[in-house]
Amino acid sequence: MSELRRLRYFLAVAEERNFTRAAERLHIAQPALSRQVRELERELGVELLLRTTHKVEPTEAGRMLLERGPALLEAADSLWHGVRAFADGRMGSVSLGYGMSAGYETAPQLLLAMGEEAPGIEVSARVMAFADIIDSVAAGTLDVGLVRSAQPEALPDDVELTLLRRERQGVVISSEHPLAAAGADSVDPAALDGLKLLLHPRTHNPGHYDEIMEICARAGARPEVLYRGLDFDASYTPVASGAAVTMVGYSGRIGLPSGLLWLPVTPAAYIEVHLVTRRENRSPAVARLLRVAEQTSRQHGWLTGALEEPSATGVKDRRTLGLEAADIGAIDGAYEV
Amino acid sequence: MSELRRLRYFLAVAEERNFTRAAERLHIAQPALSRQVRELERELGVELLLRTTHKVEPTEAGRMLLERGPALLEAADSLWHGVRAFADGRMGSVSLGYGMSAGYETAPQLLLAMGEEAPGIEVSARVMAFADIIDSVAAGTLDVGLVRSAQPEALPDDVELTLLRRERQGVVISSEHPLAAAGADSVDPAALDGLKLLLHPRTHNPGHYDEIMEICARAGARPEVLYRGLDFDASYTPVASGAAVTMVGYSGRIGLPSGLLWLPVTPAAYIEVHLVTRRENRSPAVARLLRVAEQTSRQHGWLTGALEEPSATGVKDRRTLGLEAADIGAIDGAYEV
DNA sequence: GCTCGGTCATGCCGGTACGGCATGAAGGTG
DNA sequence: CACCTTCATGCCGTACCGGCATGACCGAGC
Repeated sequence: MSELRRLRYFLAVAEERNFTRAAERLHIAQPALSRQVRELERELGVELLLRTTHKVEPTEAGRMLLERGPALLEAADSLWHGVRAFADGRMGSVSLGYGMSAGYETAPQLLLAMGEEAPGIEVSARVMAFADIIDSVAAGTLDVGLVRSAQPEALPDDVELTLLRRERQGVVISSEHPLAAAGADSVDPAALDGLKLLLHPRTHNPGHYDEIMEICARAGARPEVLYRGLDFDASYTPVASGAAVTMVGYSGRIGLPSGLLWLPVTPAAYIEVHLVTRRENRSPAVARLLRVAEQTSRQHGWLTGALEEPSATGVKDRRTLGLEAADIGAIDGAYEV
Repeated sequence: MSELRRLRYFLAVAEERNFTRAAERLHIAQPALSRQVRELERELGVELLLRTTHKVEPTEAGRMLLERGPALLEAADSLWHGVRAFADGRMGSVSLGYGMSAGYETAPQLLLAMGEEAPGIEVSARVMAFADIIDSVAAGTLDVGLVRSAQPEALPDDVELTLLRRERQGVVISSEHPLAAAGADSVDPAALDGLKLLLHPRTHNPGHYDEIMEICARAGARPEVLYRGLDFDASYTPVASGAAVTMVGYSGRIGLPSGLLWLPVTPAAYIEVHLVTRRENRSPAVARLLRVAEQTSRQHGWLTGALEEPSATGVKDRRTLGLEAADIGAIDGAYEV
């Protein structure tokens, strides 16, 4: 079985019923075309065209080729375009692992954006522990990770960080808690001194643990650390009872059990959220996801942090949040769910 | 869009997951294969294979190509084979024109054989007048003609004759006719002297007319010629009434109206039946039909004429004939329908 | 009837692509 | 650490392909 070029040549001649015009259409000289068609006939062992000096018409075999040939060329074209779709990241699949902390806003927003911008890419997302994310990305079994407080110096050489979001931190407290009294719309970390602070064990994500503690230390506060499991809702029980407080990023205000408030810490403190990828795994689909993530970050102002400041008026605005970007952009201050 | 060779190469590597083995399978050297696959990737702009020195595995784009590629190759193969089928005459179409005289046995037998031997060839057969057959073949609007008593010297240069059958002539008479009396199993043409002989007008097929008259003349008979139309059955009326006799070939015994007999003339006289083709129109399908015709002729002894002699025993065997070759082969002598 | 224009085929030449051989680089194995 | 396996690269000869010039053929028009 031969190649497709000669089939294309033959089809041009058979359609035009004229070698000279077909040659022009193909942008080659007529003699070359003449020989290629002749060569095709030789290798097939069939006469495809009956030529006189003034007429060209296909034989029966030629008519069959003329009928079925275009479909073959289209099939080839379609295959080629399909493959190219992978090349430029229109198609593909990416696995994404993220911590619970990103599960309420950052990851969903990213997935929504991928659905809009790159519907051909299948993103299989799942919640994973911080250490698992890093290890899986390093091992190549996970394409992209989404983590907070990643410490570049603590990572394998071949994984790469892309800053996605700088997220203002806040405390989560019961609305009955003294810190929430008098309609306060922020909390000074100094006020956490001596309070019970609910955190994941340091081993889970040492960098994050240290950053939280540093925020307190900067204000001179030494909270008593209480360890929580990886189960978000159940872990809030001590907070809901007023026995403890916890500290999460701005996006953590979403999905809080009712009766809990998120109040930003003042002076403002930020935690960074990164995408983690492996340097070698620069598949088009992964690259596409990084581009979409960058765009999403810009659209939502995730790096400026402007939207996370208390409003200039200082009005206390308590309401329930959906995930709509417009809502989120308009909100600041304290939130009750 | 590129050619198929590289796709085949890629598929071999992707299936073997090993360049060296794939190269062996393709009967080329490994470096050549390595470069071709790389070239394919370059022209598609996609990485198709992830290579390490000890492992080769397809990327996502590669997997797509691996899934859909074989179907494309098969489609190409199928197309190629289809075209080849025309080349060797397994496929095609042939138009066949024949005179009424061939319509009872010769043409049907040939069509049956074509159905058996070359089922892929569509034979569009129709009854035509002698002159039309010759003209159409010469003009190229008819592929093959089937005629009796063709005179080579009266034909255009570019038409060709192939002898298909030598057919013993006989007279058709009413079973009440004096010539059929006393259980005669043949007729001496001399006995036709003075009788009314039903023939097509000489202009219809001059050669045939002359041959029939020559048979009579050789025996010293000068029958009175009565002209018949081209409609077979209606033309037999004068014969059925006993007013006239006619002369047809051995195969003409089939399909006689009841009450009519076919008796061979003695001494035996033969008319030749030819296939008519145009020299230029040597399409594989036509060639195939000629081969099948030659084989059919041999199987039925159409050229030896042995089966058309009265049997050695001289037994008069009157019966109705079907078209089964076995029956026909076993029959001789006189026939009544 | 002859020339003329159009069309396809052939001869020749140059460039490119392809395949083979030799060799290098990388990574797993004993 | 040496060795083997495997893929990549360099170099070279050949074959294919396309371009140009030209020839052969045929129909049209004068």
